[in-house]
Amino acid sequence: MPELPEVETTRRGVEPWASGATLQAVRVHNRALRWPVDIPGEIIGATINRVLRRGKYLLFRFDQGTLIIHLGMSGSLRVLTQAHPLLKHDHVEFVLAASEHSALIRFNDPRRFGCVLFQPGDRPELHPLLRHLGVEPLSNEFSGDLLFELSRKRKVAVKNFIMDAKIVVGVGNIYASEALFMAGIRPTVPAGKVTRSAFADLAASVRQVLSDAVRQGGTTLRDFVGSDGKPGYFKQSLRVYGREGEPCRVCESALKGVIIGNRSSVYCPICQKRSGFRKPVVDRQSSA
DNA sequence: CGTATCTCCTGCAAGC
DNA sequence: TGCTTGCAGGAGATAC
Repeated sequence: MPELPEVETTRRGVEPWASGATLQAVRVHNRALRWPVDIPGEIIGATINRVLRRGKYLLFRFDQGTLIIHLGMSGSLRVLTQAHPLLKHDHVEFVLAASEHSALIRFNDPRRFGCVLFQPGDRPELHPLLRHLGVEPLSNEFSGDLLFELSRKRKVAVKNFIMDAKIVVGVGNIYASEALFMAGIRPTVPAGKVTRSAFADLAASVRQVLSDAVRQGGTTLRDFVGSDGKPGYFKQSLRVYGREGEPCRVCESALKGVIIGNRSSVYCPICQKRSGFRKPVVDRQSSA
């Protein structure tokens, strides 16, 4: 499930091939993604200046505008340098040409929750999908204090709160569950009840779990592959996600499953009791 | 504005 | 074996 680490892994894989290359051609095999694929003719033959990421969105910058790609929950971009049969859910192909190397980028998305859209001009952040996004969790703007200020009087569960892209981007079910475990916070606690010090630990845990996952190429549960077609290796590091009923890796009690905001969640009933001051479960200095 | 619920889609696993 | 059912989930849409 592409969350920030998987999207960043994809960006890093694609960027060396795409940056500075010209977009020779685009082949759309299925326009019916979450929204109809929108690729204007004006970028055919144009140069890709950079490949950036904003939250879970990949941004291909051209002089003419920005191609905005979201991987949904089952999407992937693969870089191919030699002939390879078209797979069932390969919906869009980007033919790239550069002086040193040429490549084909294929967008595959079985569940078709992803999108390929275009924002003209040089302000991609003004696109309706991007303009209300919150801070980047790996930036300096992200902090426990920010979470604390934005959450006062909020009744939503703290887990939903940190998965809200208007607050902070890139944190989905997997990493929200993991970060809450590391910080020792009960995911069901109303966000407005979480103390400043607990949020400080949560922000640090979010940062830690995301950067660890990026380092390991993301988490592959079923669908996700990096641009080289290889899975990510963070699954083996998961402490709670997908481990309902299994023993907690810290205290060995059975992990508990609960539905929060229509999403399955797993937490340790012993280690995660906290909304206020208490020692975090995982020492972030020595984890990783 | 905040909150909860519904929705899109396909593949896989579980149950019968 | 082969069916049906339920679940996975990012995030916009919708209702209140």
